[in-house]
Amino acid sequence: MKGIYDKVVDLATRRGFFWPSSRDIYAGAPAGFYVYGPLGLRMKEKIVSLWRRKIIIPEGVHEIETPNVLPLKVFEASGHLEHFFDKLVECRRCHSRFRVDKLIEEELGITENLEGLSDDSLLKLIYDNEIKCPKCGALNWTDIKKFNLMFTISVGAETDEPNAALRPETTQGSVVEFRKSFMVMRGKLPFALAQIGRVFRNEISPRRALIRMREFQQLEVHIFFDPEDPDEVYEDRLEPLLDYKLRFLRREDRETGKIVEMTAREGLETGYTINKLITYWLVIYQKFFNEALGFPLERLRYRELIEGEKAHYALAHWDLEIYTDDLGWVELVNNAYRTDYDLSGHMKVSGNDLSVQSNDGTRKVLPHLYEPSIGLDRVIFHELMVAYREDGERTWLQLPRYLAPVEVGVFPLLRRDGLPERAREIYNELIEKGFIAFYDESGSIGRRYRRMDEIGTPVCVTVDHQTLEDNTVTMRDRDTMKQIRVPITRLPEKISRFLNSNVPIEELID
RNA sequence: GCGGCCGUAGUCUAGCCUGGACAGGAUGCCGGCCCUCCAAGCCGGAGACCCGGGUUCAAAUCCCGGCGGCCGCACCA
Repeated sequence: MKGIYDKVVDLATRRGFFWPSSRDIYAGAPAGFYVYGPLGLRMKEKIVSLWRRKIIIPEGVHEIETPNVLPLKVFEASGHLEHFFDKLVECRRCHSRFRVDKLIEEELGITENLEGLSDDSLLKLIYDNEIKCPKCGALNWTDIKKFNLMFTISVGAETDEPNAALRPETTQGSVVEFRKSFMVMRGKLPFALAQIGRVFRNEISPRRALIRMREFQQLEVHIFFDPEDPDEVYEDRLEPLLDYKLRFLRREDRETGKIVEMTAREGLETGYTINKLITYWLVIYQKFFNEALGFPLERLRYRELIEGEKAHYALAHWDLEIYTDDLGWVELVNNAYRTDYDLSGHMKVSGNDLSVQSNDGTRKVLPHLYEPSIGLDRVIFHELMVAYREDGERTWLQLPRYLAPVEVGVFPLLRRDGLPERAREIYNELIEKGFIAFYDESGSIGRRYRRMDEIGTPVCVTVDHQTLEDNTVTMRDRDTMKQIRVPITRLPEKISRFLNSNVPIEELID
């Protein structure tokens, strides 16, 4: 018996949501790169536009777009270079891996900087001091291997040495452009930027379809705020949400896996969620994933990261995770309080002052950064996982109606008696009204319904003989297979109401 | 990147051990027939041995290497 995961991957490939890049033609294409087919791309666009409509615009966030390629200097400042080029050795006996500098520092108790040393001197240090594998006690190390998790490139004709890299996160673009954006938009703190962008990580082992890729897409918001006054603006916005229950896996519940429900108020009062700004964003992201993207609350949690798991820049860090039986808990959103780590790094490396004026004009402020970062591809994959249904008879995707890549199927019941012509007219009308419609007259009517079910099309309109007599058509619901009959003139209005709500189809009857 | 298992049409699979003729089937897909509402039936069609090298008169089959997939470890900034 195959799991849902395999079925979703099959369905996605078969019906054109996504598939691995280049494989059909060039064997041996590297893993971790995916093509979005027409259906997947449309879903992606719908999710992006939902995020814009529900988060970016109402929250007054300024969306910008920065290049994928940035100079290495940027990543020196951000700390990525240091953390991306870890030097590791592996124990030949038990295959455990260790960072060379950590190993030496811990075993010899020295704290001096080992960064300047060559690989040979580091190895010599290990063998001279007979540093054994902390796990199995063997003294049999591999050569030092470098982990280069960024894609570095050489920009310009005369350069051989890498001088730039594909960005591993969109954040640095926003940080580097923060001050400029703040100025041109006549900003006040807190000041929020957003980016939709592709990012690149040379993962050691890309796996699980869209879950771990080497090129993927992030939807990030970067909120720069005055650490001495983070709450002013958020006081009012948070007020009506204070009783909203956030779901946390706290660090102390890690062992038991117990999820604690904590109202926004409790989070604030106990200091767990730090300040109003962060609390507010935790609330609206949980709400967005639950209410807009349609993930059930019981499948969602904020997992508090502990030391060692947290990114090098983060003071506090929660992953918004989703649960499926096949994949367990998977991170969808990385919510990090990065303090002024990034801005001060860029100040140091570039020598430029990146601080701005406080709102009352009395202080210079180096803002802190809070960043919720959505892994878009994982969201799409989980929409499919959570929506997948089968009952032995039928396979269908119970997607939120407004996220379905095809919104309405239009069919003639039979391919004669003028039914196809009438159906095409209706199809054209719906297209003109802005619906994503799909016309199909091949095979039997049942087969066409099933095909639409399989890609999650919420409603199908069928033209039959009665249509020719009284200008009514049937509307058929994907989830219940129930049908109602409506006048063609009312069709756009009915479909629109159906797509943008959860009402049962029967309620559309006048 | 390490270890284990694995790689035949979109998907599932027969053949591989024991080398031999156009690689067989199911489903899906495309065209047609039939058809008054949920993958019916009939006719026709396109579609595959992961890649490279080796052994051999002959390789889907045996050997080596690479790539990819799953699981575990590590990694996930």
